[in-house]
Amino acid sequence: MATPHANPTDSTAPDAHIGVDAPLLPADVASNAALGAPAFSPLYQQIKSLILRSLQAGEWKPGDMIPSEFDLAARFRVSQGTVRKAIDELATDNLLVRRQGKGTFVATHAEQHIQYRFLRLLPDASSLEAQGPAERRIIECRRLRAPAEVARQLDLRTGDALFQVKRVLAFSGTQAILEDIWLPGAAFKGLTLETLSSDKGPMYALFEAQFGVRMVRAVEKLKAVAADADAAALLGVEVGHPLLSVERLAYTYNDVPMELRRGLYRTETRHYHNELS
Amino acid sequence: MATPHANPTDSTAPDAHIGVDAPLLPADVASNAALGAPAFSPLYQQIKSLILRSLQAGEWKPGDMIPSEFDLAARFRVSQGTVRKAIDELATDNLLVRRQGKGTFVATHAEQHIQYRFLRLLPDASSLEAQGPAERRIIECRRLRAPAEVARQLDLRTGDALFQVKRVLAFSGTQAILEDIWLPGAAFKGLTLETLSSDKGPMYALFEAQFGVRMVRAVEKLKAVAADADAAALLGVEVGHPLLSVERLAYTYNDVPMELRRGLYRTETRHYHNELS
DNA sequence: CAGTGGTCTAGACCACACT
DNA sequence: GTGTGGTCTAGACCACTGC
Repeated sequence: MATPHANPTDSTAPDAHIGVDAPLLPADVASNAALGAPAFSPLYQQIKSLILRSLQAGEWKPGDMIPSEFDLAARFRVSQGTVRKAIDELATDNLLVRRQGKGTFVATHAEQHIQYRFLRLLPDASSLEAQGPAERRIIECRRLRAPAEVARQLDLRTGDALFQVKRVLAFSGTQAILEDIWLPGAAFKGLTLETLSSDKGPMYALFEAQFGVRMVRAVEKLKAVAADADAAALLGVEVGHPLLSVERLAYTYNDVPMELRRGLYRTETRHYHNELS
Repeated sequence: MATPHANPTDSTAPDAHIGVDAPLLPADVASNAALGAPAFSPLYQQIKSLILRSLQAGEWKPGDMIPSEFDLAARFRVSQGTVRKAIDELATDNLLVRRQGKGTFVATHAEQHIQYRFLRLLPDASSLEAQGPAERRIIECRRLRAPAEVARQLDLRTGDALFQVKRVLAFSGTQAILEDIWLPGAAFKGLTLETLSSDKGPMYALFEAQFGVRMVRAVEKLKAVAADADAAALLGVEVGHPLLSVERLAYTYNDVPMELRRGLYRTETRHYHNELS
C-alpha cells in the first residue's frame, strides 16, 4: 500500500470483504511514489494532484463538467468520500465549482456574472449602485524583450519575448484605472491590439478561450503613489495626485506566474475592498 | 427528526440497530427549530452554531482547549464525523485551531508568533528581513460621544459613549503608521492610556485578556490620499505626500462590529500585501 | 501507554436538476 | 425517473503528543 493509512482489506474488519475488489491503488497513484517523491501524502491529496494534472493537461476545459464523484472514485480505485475530499479542497481553491444536482465544473472567468473576479475596486456608496461594465480603451500592445525585473517575476530570462499591453478603464465616462500588463511571449503567441479591442468580456476569459491560460490566483502589492505626467494625462488628474498602485502577479495552475500587471487606481469615489480573517 | 436528512434508524439499514441508541437530537438542537427559525439547516451547521454560542458565551476562552470531537459528539448526540465537519468550518474561519495529537483550541491573537494577524504591511525587500516588532507610541486616549458616521458603522446610536485612541507605529525608528481607533464605550469600560501604553503584545490580544472581546474578522477599504498637516507632522513627511488610507471595521463573533480603525500607512519602502483567489 | 486529531471506507438517504 | 452533489453514520486504523 502506498500510504500508511487504513485499508478495508484488513482482516479485522467485522464484515470482511473478499479480496477481489480490494481497493489497491491504481498505477497512476502508485507511480506517484515511484516517481522519486519520498514524501507520502494522504490519498485524497494524491487524488487532488491527479485531478489537478488533468486540469493542467486540458482534459477538462474551463466551463466543462468533470466526471461525477462516483466515476472518479472508480477511476482512481478509491471511495467516493476520498474523491469528495479532494474535490472539496479544489473547490475552496476556486479551481472547481460544485452545483448540486448538476455536477462539478471547471471554474472559469467567463460566464461568471461577477464580471471581474480579481478586481477589488468598488464604488464608495455602499453599493447597490452596481457600477456598470467598465469602458475599456487599449492604448497600446507591443512586443518587447524582458527587462531584468519583469523577467525575474515571471520566471523568464532577461531578454525573453514579452507582450506589453497598456489600457485605461473608465466607469460612467470617468477614467478610473490605468494598467500596464506584461505577458510571456511564448504562451500568448499571436496576441494583437485588435484581438484585445474587439473582445467584450473579461481579459482573463479571453486568455482562457484564445490561449488556454487560466489564472487561478494572484498576489498583489499596494502602495500610495503620486501621479506622474503620463498617468496624470491618461487618468485626467493633476500631476502629484495620490493614486493607488496595485502590482499584481497572477499564476496559472501549479504556481506558474503568467502575468505581471501594474494598475494605478483613482480612489476619490472608489475604494479597494478587502476582507480579513 | 429535525432535519430531512438520513438517519441510521431507518429500518432498511442492512445491519439494523436497536432503537435504544437512536441518535435523536438533543434539546439544544431541537430548540433550534422551536426557536422560531423556520429554516432547516444541515445538522453540522446546527452543531457549528452551538459551538459558536459556547465560544461567544465564554464557555471556552481564547487559548483554551475545547472538548474532543468524541466528547462533543456525545454531548450533541451526533456522530463524530458531523462534529468534525462543524469544527472543520470553524477552523477554516480561524475561530478554532486544530493541533494533531493535542486537541482543538480556541484561536487567539496572543501567543501567535505571527505578531499582527490583521496587519498586511510588509517591507518591500522580499523579505526574510523580519521587520522587528513595531515601536508604538500612544498619542491620546479619550472618551467622546459618537458622531453619526462612526455610530452607524459600529451599530450604535449617535451620541453613545465611545473611546478614541490615536497612536503611531514605527519600524526601526521610522514612523510608518498613524492610526485612529474608535471603540464602543460599553464594551471597553475602563480603557486608559496607561493600560494601552504598558501593554507589550498586539492590541487585539489585550482586548481579549482585559475585555473579553475577540476580533474574528474585519473588512478594509483602501484609498490613496494626500497627507494633511496633522498626519504629515506625526509621520514625518511633507504635506501632500501620498499615504495609503486603510479603514477597517473589525467584528467579534456573530458579525457584531466592535472596532473602527483608520490607518494612514507610509508606503515608500513597504507595501500592503494581499492574496487573491 | 492512552488520548487526540487525521484518513479512509461503505452504505444509506436527502435535495436538486434535468428529461 | 435518473443522476448529480450533499449529509450523516459507524467503524477501523494511522499519526502525533505527552504521560
